[in-house]
Amino acid sequence: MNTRDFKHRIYSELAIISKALSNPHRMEIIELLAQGPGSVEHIAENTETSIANASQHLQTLKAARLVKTEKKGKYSYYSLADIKVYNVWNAMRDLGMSQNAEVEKLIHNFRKSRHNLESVTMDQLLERVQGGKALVLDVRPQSEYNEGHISTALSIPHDELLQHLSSLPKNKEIVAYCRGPLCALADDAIKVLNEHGYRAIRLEVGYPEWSAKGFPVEN
Amino acid sequence: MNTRDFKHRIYSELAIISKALSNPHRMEIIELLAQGPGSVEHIAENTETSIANASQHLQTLKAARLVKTEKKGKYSYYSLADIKVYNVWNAMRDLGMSQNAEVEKLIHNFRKSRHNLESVTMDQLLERVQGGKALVLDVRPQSEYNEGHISTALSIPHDELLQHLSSLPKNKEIVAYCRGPLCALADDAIKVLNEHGYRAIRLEVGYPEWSAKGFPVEN
DNA sequence: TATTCATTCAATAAATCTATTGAATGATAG
DNA sequence: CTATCATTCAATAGATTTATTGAATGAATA
Repeated sequence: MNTRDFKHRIYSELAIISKALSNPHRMEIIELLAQGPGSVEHIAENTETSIANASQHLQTLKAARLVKTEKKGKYSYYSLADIKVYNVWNAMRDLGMSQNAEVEKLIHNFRKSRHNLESVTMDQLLERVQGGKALVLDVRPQSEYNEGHISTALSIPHDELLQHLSSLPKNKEIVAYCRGPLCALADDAIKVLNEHGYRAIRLEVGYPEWSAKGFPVEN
Repeated sequence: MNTRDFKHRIYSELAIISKALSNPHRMEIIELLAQGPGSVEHIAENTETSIANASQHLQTLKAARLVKTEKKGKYSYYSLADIKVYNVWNAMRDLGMSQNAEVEKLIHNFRKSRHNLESVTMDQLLERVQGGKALVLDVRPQSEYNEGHISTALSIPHDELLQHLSSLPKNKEIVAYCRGPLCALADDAIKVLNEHGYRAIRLEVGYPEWSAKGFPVEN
């Protein structure tokens, strides 16, 4: 096999990945699944498509190995095949935001509509971390925390927050972060924290951006 | 405008980016342009397509704002619109390699076919950097170096290497790196260095991988 | 001005993608 | 066993994508 054939096959494989993502519904499904697994019905409801159409898109994603499925009883639960899938998604979002002011504005408005506009920038968080002023919470799944996290951050996965609530100090500001600016895990966490009397705010972006900027991380 | 409309527009914008990349030829063009600007003719030759076809694909990429074009005399020179485009490409390659052993093997063979298989892993380089044993060269364009680079690395852009050759020590091992495992800038650099009597080897991956792993970087 | 030549445009057929509809499957509950 | 219900399958029409062909454009050069 010559170089050209090698290349052709590599690029074809990569194009398959991209093609699987090249549809607005499927883009939305990826973001939805990045927040956790879901049934076909759940996905269809949250993306406002028909069940049959959602199923069809999910099968397209599955064929490209971007999502996996597990059957429990009557339900099929879909989830991301790998966090790398979300990394691709996030890189596209990052590109979209930089090349298109419209997208940045849309995301800003989208987050505003979730009533969670307040957030700290990476620079602000770095300052607070170095001054020991803020308690940093990583609310992503444990496995992703183990792959790398912001220095000094504690791992409290989103779905275990209530159990760990009592161990958190009320006199310190808490900054929660997750996978990126559109990821809802941190939004959910600060909502719960604020309802229980903590002072919590989210990092405006997520771990990938922090790491990419060269800010201090731990493994 | 309600939340659903916001979302729909964001995801449509992201799908446009993905769609523009969802073709093997265009994937190859992105990788080619990541090594530097090129005319339509140059791109058509290197991707083994017709001029008209290459032009058509380039216009698709341009419409999605992934590449930009500059006219000089009779020639149109295309280049990546932003390094973030290559970040997306790289994230896809990373995903493709992890989900598909075939792709990893293909890339391994592809690099072998360029006679540049020898390389150091990130862990090996970290050890050498911390021991002060290796001189690290960043051969990407200066602008990308300024965005962030491996700790202790010197910036010697690929096309300025010959001018800076005399300032490099011959008694120290040199490790060159660029944008990723498929990026040819470091391959070219170590070829030149070895031809001039230096001991040079490349990092098997590139800056994005180094940074993502949380290894020491500088800005 | 006329010629050359890199690039783009236009038209087309074959292939692929999408949403919709309604039927089929197959596991659970009664 | 039968009914229910989540999901998948199959068929289809309309839209989009692709490679190819040949013509058009327009800047440089003779």
